[in-house]
Amino acid sequence: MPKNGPDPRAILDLDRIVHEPARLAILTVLASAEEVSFLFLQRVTGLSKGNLSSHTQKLEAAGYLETVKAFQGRIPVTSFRITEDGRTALRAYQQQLRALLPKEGKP
Amino acid sequence: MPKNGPDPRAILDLDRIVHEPARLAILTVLASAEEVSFLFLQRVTGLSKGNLSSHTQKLEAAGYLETVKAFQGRIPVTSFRITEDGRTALRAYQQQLRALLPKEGKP
DNA sequence: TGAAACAAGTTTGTAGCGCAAACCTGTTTT
DNA sequence: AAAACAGGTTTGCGCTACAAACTTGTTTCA
Repeated sequence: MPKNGPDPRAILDLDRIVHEPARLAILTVLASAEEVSFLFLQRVTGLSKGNLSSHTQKLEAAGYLETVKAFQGRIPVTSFRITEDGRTALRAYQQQLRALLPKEGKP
Repeated sequence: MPKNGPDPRAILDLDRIVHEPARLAILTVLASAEEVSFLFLQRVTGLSKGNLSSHTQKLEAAGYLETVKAFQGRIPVTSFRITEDGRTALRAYQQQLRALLPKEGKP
């Protein structure tokens, strides 16, 4: 009898915006804090500046985060917040993943 | 107190070969059967022929599966088997994912 | 004061990827 | 014998991730 795991087609439906590791890392960080600065995000993820910039732009275009530009003293500081849509997308993604992972102990 | 979830950097270390949804689907199917034909794999994953062909080639190049070409009657049939390396990679990937997913009920 | 180093981000350039259309080789049907 | 068909592979293309180079503004040092 063939073991039947998760539906392989479901795997193909994963949200590609979230699925990209760099963006998943970003969303994960944003989900656990109200607002996060560009620099902090860069340090904690280890992404290059260019890379981080383009990924946040993509996430913003998707409506998953919003960019907040402000000044601290006179130097400009860019920060990000996850949006409701972003939080929803992240949770949905995590739910899908959970459904795909086998139950923990495969003999 | 800031909630600290999983290490974001760990997310960036995911095995990209396995992480691609099409290939994850393929590996998942292969992991649950000894040998699987091209056609069956196509039907169950819903991938196009070209797409399936290139992904299996990539997986073979990575050493995660092996291709078995045979004949059934006089028509050629291509089948695949997951290798030990492939199984190991798949399991490792699943382990990483588990570590990244929050514990199930976030308030 | 002015030049030189520095900081925060953004834009540009490039290699690589995923995808399906077109193609190839052989088989079955009419 | 020609035409349709099946199983796969190769080709071509638009998109993506990534870092190097650039931009704009600030601080340091001579």
